[in-house]
Amino acid sequence: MRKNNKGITIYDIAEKLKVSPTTVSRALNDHHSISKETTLSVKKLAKKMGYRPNSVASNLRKNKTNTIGVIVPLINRPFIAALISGIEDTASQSDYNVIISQTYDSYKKEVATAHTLYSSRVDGLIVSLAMETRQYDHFHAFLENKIPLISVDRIAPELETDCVAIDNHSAGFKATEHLIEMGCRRIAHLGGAQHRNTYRGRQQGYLDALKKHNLPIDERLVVHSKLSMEEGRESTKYLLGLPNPPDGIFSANDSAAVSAIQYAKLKGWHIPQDLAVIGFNNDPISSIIEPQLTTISHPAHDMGKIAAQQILRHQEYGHIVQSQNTVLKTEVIVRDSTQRKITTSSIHRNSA
Amino acid sequence: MRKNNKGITIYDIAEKLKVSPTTVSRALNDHHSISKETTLSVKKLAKKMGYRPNSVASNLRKNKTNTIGVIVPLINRPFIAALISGIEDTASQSDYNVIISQTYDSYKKEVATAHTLYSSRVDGLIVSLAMETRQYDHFHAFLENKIPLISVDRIAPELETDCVAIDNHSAGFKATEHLIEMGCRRIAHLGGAQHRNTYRGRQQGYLDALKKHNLPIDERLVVHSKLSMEEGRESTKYLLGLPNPPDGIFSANDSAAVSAIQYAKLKGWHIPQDLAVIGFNNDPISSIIEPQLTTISHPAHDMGKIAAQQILRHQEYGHIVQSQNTVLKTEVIVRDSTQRKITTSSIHRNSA
DNA sequence: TTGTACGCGTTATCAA
DNA sequence: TTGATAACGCGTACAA
Repeated sequence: MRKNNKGITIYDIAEKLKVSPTTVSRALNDHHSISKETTLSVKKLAKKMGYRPNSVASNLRKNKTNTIGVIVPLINRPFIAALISGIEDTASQSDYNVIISQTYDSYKKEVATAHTLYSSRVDGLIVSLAMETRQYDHFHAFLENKIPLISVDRIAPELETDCVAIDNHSAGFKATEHLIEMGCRRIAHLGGAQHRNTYRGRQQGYLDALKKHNLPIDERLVVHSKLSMEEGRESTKYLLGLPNPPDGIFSANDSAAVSAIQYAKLKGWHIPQDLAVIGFNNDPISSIIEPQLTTISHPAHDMGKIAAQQILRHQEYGHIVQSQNTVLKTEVIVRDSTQRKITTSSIHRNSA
Repeated sequence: MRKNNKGITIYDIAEKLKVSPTTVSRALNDHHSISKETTLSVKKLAKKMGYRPNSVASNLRKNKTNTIGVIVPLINRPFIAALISGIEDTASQSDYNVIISQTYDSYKKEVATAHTLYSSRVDGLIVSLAMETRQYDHFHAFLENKIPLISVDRIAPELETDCVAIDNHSAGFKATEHLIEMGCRRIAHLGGAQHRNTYRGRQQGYLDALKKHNLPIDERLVVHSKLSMEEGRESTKYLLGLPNPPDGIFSANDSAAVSAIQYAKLKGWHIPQDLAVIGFNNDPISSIIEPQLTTISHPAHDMGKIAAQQILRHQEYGHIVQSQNTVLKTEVIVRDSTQRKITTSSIHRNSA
């Protein structure tokens, strides 16, 4: 019976019940100081009147929003969607909301989004950096005010936060070594921009694996792009057209790897006999392509869960929580695109 | 210089500048009544002091959160991820936040989520219904309080909201008719639960196409499941084991269609000669499988954009806005899995 | 053009 | 066990 019929508040309940709003508030939150009868009657009336708590008011008063902000490059990618799903799982279990936004790899949009989310007073922020981003001032407000900030997957040493990521170097190393074990001696790499940790790590792993096995490093075999399907195809076209083409490709993602297979097959190459291919991420397409793509597992869903848990722990224990970097395990998922019988494939173009 | 160093408020700025908080508030919002000099000096100091507007307070005062709530079954699906991406695009352009939550097709979780989002006072809600959901009381609060509620894709007549969806019947009809045009005479259907409009519509379209072309309806050729890869495989195993197996399959999604192809090939069937297969959704896997899968386009990203736009229009024009149902076009994307003879039909061939 | 005073709905503090 | 009061930070009707 207050001004508008729109929102029933604790005052409305208090009035009808002839108690104070304080009591109503406490009853609704199961505060121990309120008698069972009062609590019960408050809840009963609240339900009857269709009362809906107003989180906005509560958030303001408590200076806490129970909300996690998430900034990612692009939602519509298998890896990112799984990441978000993991975050949402954990968050919703603890009654946290999740606000998402995508940057499309634009620095400008990342800055704007970070500001918006700060204004929204999210209780924590999970970020996977945009490709373009090379400075990190837009996150300072979070750091200064001790709002937990977690970088996932695409991280940066300049941004001093807790991180959840994989060991890209080790993964790239394992991928390359796998090809070597399968008999490849001239291994190409489809890589991404080197200022992002993910692609840089994978490429370094690739190079180090070659070194370890005393294989020559040929710069012509390293191709950088955004690793789209189209670019994967173009890169492969270039590689296979070389006077001395590779006998194996390690691609830093599955899209490019899949299109590499498609192009190579089109041109009559046999996979994996003539060309072994290994991808990265274990996207759904990797197990559909023929031959099925050997790839590196990427625990995106777990990553999301862990990142969210880390934020929740900060909430729970305040800032006693140790800063913490989580490095998740990856593994080579061996499928047909690299499974060549060493005996059959010993027809090498060049012997080192 | 107020109590804590944590939050700088308009009061802090006002104090330093010896103006009233009102003036600061107005200056920051570019209110016309404030002189340019004042506005400038306020903004300058605000920046210098590292002021960050508190949306929570603003939201409470304005009774508006600039937030769209989104409820979907499961984020980590190509179709849903694209939908969310579309919503976020449109929302962020108008400075709206997007809160997402997934139900895992559980009615219970949908109810809880709806309540949470109502408490968060989202300015609008976009829902794709959980599989389990058969009653809709949990959305009443939105309807009663004139909070725009849009159903997308999975909609229900019992829930009287604006809708954005495709014409599932027409799509199912076209898919089936395409198989018939390709010479199939015994067409099976991999369908989903019939109480959800999407799968029901597709199946009805299938049945009506058969009727139109005077093909017999054989109930043994209609298999219901959740259309996972595993179930697609099992269903196909059953179908191909029938004494009189089908020569075409219309699957209500791409996952099941892809696994149908995989299983059939494994058993020595030739696609499309022995068995033509058409899927639904145009997921990435559909253009990777061999032969590439003919499927139905599903404008998920556009759906998201349109749904968000509809909410924004409600915000802008109040409740003058007409209730509105949007039905998006779908088309048959013809690929190799159904190309059993050269067709001169007007259907456009597409391999993207 | 600027300021005063109040309210948004809730919760924390202190007193009873 | 309950209540009165203030406060969270901002926006706005009204007054100056």
